[in-house]
Amino acid sequence: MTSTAGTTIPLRERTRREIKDQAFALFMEHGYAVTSIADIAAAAGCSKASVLYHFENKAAILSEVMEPTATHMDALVRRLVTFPPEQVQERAIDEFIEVAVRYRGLAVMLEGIQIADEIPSLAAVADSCSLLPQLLAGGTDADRLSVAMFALNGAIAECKDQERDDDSLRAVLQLCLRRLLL
Amino acid sequence: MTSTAGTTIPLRERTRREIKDQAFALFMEHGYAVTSIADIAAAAGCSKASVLYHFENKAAILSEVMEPTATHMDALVRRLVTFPPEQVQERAIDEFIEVAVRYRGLAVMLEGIQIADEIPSLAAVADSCSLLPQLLAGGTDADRLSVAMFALNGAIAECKDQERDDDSLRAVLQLCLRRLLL
DNA sequence: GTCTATACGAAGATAGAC
DNA sequence: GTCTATCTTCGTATAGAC
Repeated sequence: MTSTAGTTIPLRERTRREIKDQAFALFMEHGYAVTSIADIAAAAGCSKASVLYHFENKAAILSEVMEPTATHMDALVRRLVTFPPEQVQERAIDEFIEVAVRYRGLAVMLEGIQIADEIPSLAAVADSCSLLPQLLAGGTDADRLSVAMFALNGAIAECKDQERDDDSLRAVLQLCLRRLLL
Repeated sequence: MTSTAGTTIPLRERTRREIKDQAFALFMEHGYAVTSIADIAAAAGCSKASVLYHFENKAAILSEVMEPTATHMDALVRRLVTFPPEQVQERAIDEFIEVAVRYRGLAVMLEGIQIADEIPSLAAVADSCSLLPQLLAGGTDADRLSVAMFALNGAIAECKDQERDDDSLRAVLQLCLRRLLL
């Protein structure tokens, strides 16, 4: 509610926050590409113009919505590369699965967009994610890398299945990734 | 060239054929969803109106372009279900890989579209393809089915990689599918 | 059959009133 | 800050001249 006294912070940014939250929900459910600014405005209960008053453009909404998950994914990759080589693969698999389950919505959210082209501010995250196959591969030869790519793509596709619950998703990923990679 | 005598067949349908061929090439390279009628017209050297004179709409082009591959895929599935249960899985893997390699372009061609919704004429093919996971699974329990879905999705993602040549694609698919499913 | 011109709608984004 | 109205671009599709 509108605070009756004290600091002037709370009231102002309410619609901005609402826009961001609704955009996040829509992106997660249907994907960024197919969600229009009109959709976001309707969900947030305001006009398109309002949305674009608070955010420079549609990509800016995605950038902001992605920020926490982006830094988390980035941190994961940075941490993994510090492990001794013989531990990297096992840890990469386990930690990747946790991140994948936690941010499973990103799979549908980001489908059909070229991050590097369309959302320049997320290029750095895309970069660190591109290290994942190497970390999962457990070796540098082309075959292991190919299998790792296959595993990664299979996992991402699995995350798009919105029927499956978290535990069940985790179980399949554990089973398939270990069978493929170890 | 314009035949100087005899039957009147050859000349007439030339542009129609050109439109179909160019559409096919563009769909395979960039995908149906992102290819516009204007793109097709430019590639075929005619106007948008000409394209829509020969084809009722964009979806009709896809239907026609897909027809041979669709019937082939359909035949594959129908054939597989006639095998004795203990042979189905092995044969399904091998034959699926051949079809996947041959029609690998379809993976990028069809990405981002809901066949059932957008191209009703292809619903039947989508149906028979939906039997593939069961055939690949080698069993009816939920776990095997999940792994088969994972394998299928990994394979489709692999087909989208346009760098890889056919033999290399076949090799990865053999390796990964067997490791996952057998 | 093929073209130019145009209608129509969706989407991102801007202008200006309040 | 929020709105309505408008612009622009792009895509599908149609109308009508040739």
